[in-house]
Amino acid sequence: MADEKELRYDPAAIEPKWQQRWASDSKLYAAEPATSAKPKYYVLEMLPYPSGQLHMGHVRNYSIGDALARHMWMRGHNVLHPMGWDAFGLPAENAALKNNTPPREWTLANIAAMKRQMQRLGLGYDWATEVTTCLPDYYRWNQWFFLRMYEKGLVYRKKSKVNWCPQCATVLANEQVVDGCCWRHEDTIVEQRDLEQWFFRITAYADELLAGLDKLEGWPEKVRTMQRNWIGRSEGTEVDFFVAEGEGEKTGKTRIRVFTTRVDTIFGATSVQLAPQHALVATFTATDPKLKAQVEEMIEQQKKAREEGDLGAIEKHGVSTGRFAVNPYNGQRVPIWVANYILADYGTGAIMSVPGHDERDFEFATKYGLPIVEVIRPAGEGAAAELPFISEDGVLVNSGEYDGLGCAEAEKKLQDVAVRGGFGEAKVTYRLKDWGVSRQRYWGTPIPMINCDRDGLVAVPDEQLPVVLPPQIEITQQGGSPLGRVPEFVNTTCPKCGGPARRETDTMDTFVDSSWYFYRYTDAKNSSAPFDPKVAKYWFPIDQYIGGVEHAILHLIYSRYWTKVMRDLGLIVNDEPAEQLFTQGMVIKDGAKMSKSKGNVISPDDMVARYGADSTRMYALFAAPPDRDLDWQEDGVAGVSRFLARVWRLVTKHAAVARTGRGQKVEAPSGLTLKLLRKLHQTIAKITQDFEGRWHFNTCVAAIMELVNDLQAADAQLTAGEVAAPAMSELLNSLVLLLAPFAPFLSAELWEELGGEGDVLRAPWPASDAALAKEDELELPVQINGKLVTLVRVAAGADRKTIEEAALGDEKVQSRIAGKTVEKVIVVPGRTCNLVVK
RNA sequence: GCGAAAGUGGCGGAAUUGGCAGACGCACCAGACUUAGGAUCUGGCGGAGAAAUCCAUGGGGGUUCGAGUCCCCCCUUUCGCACCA
Repeated sequence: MADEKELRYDPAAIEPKWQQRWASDSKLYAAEPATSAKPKYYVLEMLPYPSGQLHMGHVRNYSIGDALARHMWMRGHNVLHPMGWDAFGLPAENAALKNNTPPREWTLANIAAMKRQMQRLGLGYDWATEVTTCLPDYYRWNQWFFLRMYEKGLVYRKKSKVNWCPQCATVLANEQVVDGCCWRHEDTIVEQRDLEQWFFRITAYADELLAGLDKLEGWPEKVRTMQRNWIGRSEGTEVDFFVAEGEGEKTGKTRIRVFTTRVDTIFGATSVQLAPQHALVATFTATDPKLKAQVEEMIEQQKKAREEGDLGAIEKHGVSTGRFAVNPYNGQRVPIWVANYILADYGTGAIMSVPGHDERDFEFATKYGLPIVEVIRPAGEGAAAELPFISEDGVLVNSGEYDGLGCAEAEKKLQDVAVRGGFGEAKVTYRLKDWGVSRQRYWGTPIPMINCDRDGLVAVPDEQLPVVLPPQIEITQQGGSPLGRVPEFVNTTCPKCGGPARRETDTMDTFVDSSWYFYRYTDAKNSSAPFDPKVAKYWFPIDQYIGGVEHAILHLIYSRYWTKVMRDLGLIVNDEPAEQLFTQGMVIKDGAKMSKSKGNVISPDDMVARYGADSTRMYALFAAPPDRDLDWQEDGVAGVSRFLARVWRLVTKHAAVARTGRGQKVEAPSGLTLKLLRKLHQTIAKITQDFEGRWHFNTCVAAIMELVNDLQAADAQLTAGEVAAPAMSELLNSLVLLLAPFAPFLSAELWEELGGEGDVLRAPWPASDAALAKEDELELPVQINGKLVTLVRVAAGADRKTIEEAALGDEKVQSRIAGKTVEKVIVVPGRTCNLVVK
């Protein structure tokens, strides 16, 4: 029998064989029903866009998730490990333009190709729960959610300034604009356009999204910080200044509402600053051509700076309007300016300028010679601080009746006065804006709304869902929604009056699709609801979500929002989608991100063809800790491949002996047997512990290599039969089990070779025997004045006295301390012994 | 500018709590073997030195019997935020 076998590790023979077996076994990777008695474990990797080709980033992401899933299966959990396709989006339309292939066919062909790649990699997904977002059985539920949110007032339509990417020929959400450019086209400046758009009211959940971050302890702090910044909550006060119409008039008809977080400094306001786009500026410029020209130039410069991409570096610049505003607290007249550093779309687009206590205002006032007034002093000292003095821990001065109050107290009082006087209120502002979801594209979920001349906007009734995308349509990139040019789609009848009406022709942002796909996995075939709440309750929250950090804001904030909306719709009971989030590092090549233009792309297919899937996957885990960037080095893959070949030779060579010892207890091991079993149990303990949270899979692989090195070093003795069959069985079987999460094909092959029953995935994860793992003798370092001198052998549990005696008795130590005084001996049992010598 | 993470051999990286710096792998060097293979096996591999030893974890201080690890200052890289009032 052995003679007939290839004498070489040959992944090209082993891997396709197991791939076929796994493909024909629908139960192997399938989740059990929610009635399962096993503890549940939901491990999820972010679903890919079906570009047609897996890249190394995918391979890394899925290798991490698959290792975890396999480990949890072996630990006896009911594991849900699904996969799907984020299948709507612009590339399908671009491909259609280029090759004249319909987006649907192009997408489905890509999915088939990538699914083959995943199966070739041996990724253990439950394909029965596969989700493809571009198919009507999925996107109808996007429409269904849209309607439920519309009913709850969480969806609205509004004409507003929106981000427009000329390359995509569509609107983008704020989250999709990075440094003023499109997230897909990094060199394309996003334009502002006035358009009627649909919005999701994500701001309604701003506070909850923010508060929830504190509880997400299983998420990286980095992601939580990014989301906090994005939500950008700040508490403050809105106050009306009055535009002066005569001397000292406090009752002007026109008000300028400003937002400030420091109303306690309002007696130090020496000007009011308006954004150039502020509505009032237009009324001022209407009668002042010179001012009009100045403001227009300012806007022009802003636009230019934006195009050059250095908006932050632009110098502060302003023009006086010649008008005055009146401080409602003290009647003081202050000049009204227009300034380029005031943001039109934050707060009220107008501020009070307090140069004494704000860095930016100070810079501006210094440049234009505006007065700088001190109104806050450091608490307790009584001495004036150097201006600008930025602190909320101070006392008011030069603030009339409020002098002497602390900042916090003053803020409250001043707010009360504003409310009672009818010129202001406490206000919380956010940087987070509502989520603009309309896209002027074809390949997305049609928005289920109808426009009727008589009834206005009418929702598509549930029983008419899904509103299906017309299959064949001419794709162009010129203005307007492609669906608008398909009369049989557009023209419909009003559900209310039955008269002629027109469908909404925009489609939804694809981030809608990915906001809830992981719920669909739990009940992917449901045709009467997005999913069964009972089943979702069993599986949620996701135990471990794994993906790239690039979605820290986009996908991960939308998903959290959607979860809260679904909870309030009564579909789920969890507040957050995922308990644990892991963001893996990027795969790079020669220090740079892989990209076609740099020509440094490594194809997973090439790696699999040359070294096999096991080697490719294991290298992805071995080359760096999963959270760090990984520089792909092909020589390293070859190294892992050589290691797996060693494992293959070792196990096949001794398999016959191991089979005869299967299931027999190892009695009182000693000598080599004890040494090897000890190493084995240390390795089991290390890897088991890492799976419980540390996730240093690179060192897990290294630990298995060490174990194999030890076994191989003993090969001659093993061949001579020095280790009895029961111990050989334990050693080799455990080795294969430890390897199973990382190299599934080889493990399956060797498990069978060793006579294991069923699939290795159903075998229990080995337990570490702590007593066996413990060393009985240690080599302790002996230091003199902190420098290593020698090592002494002592029993594992040796006490301080024994260690001290052993150290002092050592020859090398003796010669070093001869003629000197040992002043102190520090013994850390099990660690070290340090002699302080003078 | 603000915030976070990181900086260890020729390279990727180890070193859970302060206790033998460089595990494991790559590359390289020497040797063995051979059905010459993308082999395999053995040994070596931070620097200086013949050696004993000494010097080494971005740089400089400090705490400690003892620091890659803790504290302070500085430098570099990456990421995030960047007029958010």
